[in-house]
Amino acid sequence: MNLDSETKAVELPDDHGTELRLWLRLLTCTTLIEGEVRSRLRERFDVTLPRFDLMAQLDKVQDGMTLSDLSKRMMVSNGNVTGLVERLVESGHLDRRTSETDRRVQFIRLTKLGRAEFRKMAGEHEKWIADIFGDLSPKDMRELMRLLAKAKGSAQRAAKARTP
Amino acid sequence: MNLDSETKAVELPDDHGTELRLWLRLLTCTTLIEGEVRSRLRERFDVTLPRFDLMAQLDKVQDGMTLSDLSKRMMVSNGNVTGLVERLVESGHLDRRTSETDRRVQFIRLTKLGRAEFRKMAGEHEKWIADIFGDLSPKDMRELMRLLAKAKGSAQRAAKARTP
DNA sequence: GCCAATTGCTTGAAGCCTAAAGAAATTGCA
DNA sequence: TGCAATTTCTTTAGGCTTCAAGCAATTGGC
Repeated sequence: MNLDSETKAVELPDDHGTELRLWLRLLTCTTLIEGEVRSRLRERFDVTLPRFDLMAQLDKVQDGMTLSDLSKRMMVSNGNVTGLVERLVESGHLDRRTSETDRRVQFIRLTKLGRAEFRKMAGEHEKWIADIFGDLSPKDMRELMRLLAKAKGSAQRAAKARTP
Repeated sequence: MNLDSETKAVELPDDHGTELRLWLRLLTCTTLIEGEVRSRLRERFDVTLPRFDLMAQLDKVQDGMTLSDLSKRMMVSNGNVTGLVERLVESGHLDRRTSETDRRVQFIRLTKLGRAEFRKMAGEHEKWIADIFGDLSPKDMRELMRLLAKAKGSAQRAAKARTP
C-alpha cells in the first residue's frame, strides 16, 4: 500500500481545518474573558465595557482627543463614539470643547470626576486581568504575545490585500 | 548599590502590566479578525456574523436543537437567540417544530435552503480564515492553540471562583 | 477669490445584545 | 394529588453597533 496516496485520500485538497479551529478557539477565549470583565464592571461599578474602554483611551492623554481619534483607537465607527460620548458627558464623566481653529472638531476630556472614577476602576480591572491569566507562566505570556503579534500582522496583511 | 532593592523600587508592589498588555493584544487581534470576517460576510453574502454563527451550530446536527442549546453553545443570552431565530425563520433559512413531549421546547433546524446557503458560505469562510492566518507556520498554530487552551482554562477557573 | 473635494461629526434605520420580569409547561416532593 | 420550584422561552427597556446619508467647516487647486 502506498502511504502517500493514503494520506492524500484522507486530507482533502484544501484542508483548512487547523486555521478554523484556531480561529474558533481564539474567539471563544476572547468572548469568555470579555464576558467576565463585562460582568465584573457591571456588578462592581455599574459601568459598561465600551464606556470603560473609552475612558481608558482618554486617561492616557492629558489634554483630550477628538472623536475621530477615539473611533480609530477603539476600532469602532464614528457614530458609535458620538453616542457613547454623549452619554458620558451626560453623566458628568466627560467634557467637550470645540476647537478654536476648526469648528468641526471637538476635544473630549475626562472631567475630574471621570478621571478619579476611572482610576479607581482601572486599579481593580488590572487585578481581575492578572487573576484571569493567573495560570500562565511568564514564558507562556511572552510566547502568547509573540504569536498574537504575528497573527495580527497576518490578519492586517490579509485585510489590506482585500481593500487596497 | 543593592541591585535587588533597585529592582524592587522599579517594579511596583503589584505590577500586572504584562497580563494587561496580553489581554489588550488578544482583544485587538480578535476584533481585527472578527471585523474582517464580518465585512466579507456582508459584502459577499449579505449576512451578519451572528446569523452565520447560528447556522454553523445547526449545521453540525441533523435533527435540530433547542433554543437553550443554541444560547449555551453560542454563549449569548436566551432572548438574543429568540430574536435571531425569528429573523432566520422569516427569511426561510430555519424551521421551528414544537416538541411533542414538552410543549415549552422548540426544535430549530436548517431548512433545505438554509443548509445549502450555509454550506456555500462556509466553504468561502474557511478559505478566508486560512488566508487570514496564512503567515503562521503549522508549529505557530499548534503552539497558539495550546496557549489559548491554557488561557481559556485559566479564565474559566477565575470565573468559577467568582460565581461558585 | 471660487468652488469641488475632503474631513469631522451627527442622525436615522436596522440589527445585535443583555438583564430582568413574566408566561407557560413540566417536575418533584410531601 | 397538590402545588412549589424549576425550566423553556418571550418580552421589554435600555444600550451598543454598523452603514449610509447628510450637514457644516476646511482645504487645496485653479
